[in-house]
Amino acid sequence: MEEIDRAIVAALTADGRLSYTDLAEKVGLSVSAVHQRVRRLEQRGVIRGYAARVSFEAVDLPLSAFVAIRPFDPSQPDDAPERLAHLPEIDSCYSVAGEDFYLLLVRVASPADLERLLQEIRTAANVTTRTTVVLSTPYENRPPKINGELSARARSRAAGEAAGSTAG
Amino acid sequence: MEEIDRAIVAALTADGRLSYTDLAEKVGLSVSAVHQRVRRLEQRGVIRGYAARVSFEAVDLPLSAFVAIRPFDPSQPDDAPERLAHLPEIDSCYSVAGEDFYLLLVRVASPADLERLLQEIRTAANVTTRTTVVLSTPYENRPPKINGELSARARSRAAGEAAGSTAG
DNA sequence: ACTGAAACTCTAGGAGA
DNA sequence: TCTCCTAGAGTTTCAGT
Repeated sequence: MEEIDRAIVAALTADGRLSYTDLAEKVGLSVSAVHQRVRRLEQRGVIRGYAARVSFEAVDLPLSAFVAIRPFDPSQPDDAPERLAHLPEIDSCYSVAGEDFYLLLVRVASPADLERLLQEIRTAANVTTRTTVVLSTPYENRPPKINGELSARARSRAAGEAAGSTAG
Repeated sequence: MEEIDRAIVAALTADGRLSYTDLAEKVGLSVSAVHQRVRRLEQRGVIRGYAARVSFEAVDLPLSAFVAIRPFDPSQPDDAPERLAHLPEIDSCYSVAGEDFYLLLVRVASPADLERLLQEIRTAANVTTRTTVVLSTPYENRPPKINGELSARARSRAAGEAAGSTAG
């Protein structure tokens, strides 16, 4: 992936609804060429999708928290992410190094809902929880700075993340 | 905000590039009506923008980490978020309850870059850091479940988050 | 606040270099 | 892989209810 693809991805992370026309102007190519490149970036899994960013306050989920989890019994098979995937309050699930096994980011409407959620998490995944409440969010999900020649290493990683049947 | 607006927001968090035509079909209104509602949701700050989701591996930022920070001198004015905002490696900044002051989510290309970033964070904000490396990400930034009557409380919260001059 | 219609812009894909 | 081109879809606005 070179300069123009990076510019396209950068522009789309900042504004996911940019038209191909605007994008083409930005990167100095024809509309069709940009369109083709975006399709390939999507197919290769570099672009994984598009989403509206919402105010969690506005959709009545004003309480966020980080929930670190650890199995009750560390010898049991560890499938917490799958066991928890059905809970829509869980925004993100990270497998982490350190004392905890996973770190979850959750969004709820109230402390009472957080309490209920924690109980569900503990029983569904057979884990203990340690919760850190978010008081405010100065910024979140900022667009990444996209730079650096994209190595063959990074390209194969990208391909690996996409469907296995994409042409090089 | 009532049912139709919630359906619109839910649809757009799942697919930020949905056309007004598709959206209209989904919620059972005319294209114009949906268009109008989306504009109002954007103006009120319920929808804060749109973004492409990228594979961080593919854009050569394969290493994510959580960095908990705490001031060296807790009596100093606490303006860490502003002091750190210029660092593009910082994806998100959360003010948290508990022993730490802030929790940062960062994305870098390599352990060496993480080391450099931590030094920058420490000197820029005069803080100590405690870092938890992310080993893998089973899921991230899932669309929230949007439900519940949106109360007057939630509406004023949404308005407060948007520009102050929006009509009710 | 929604519908319907008209003018315009964008998208999507084929042909050719 | 790019540019040019064209048909069809989608967007945007306005008048009307």
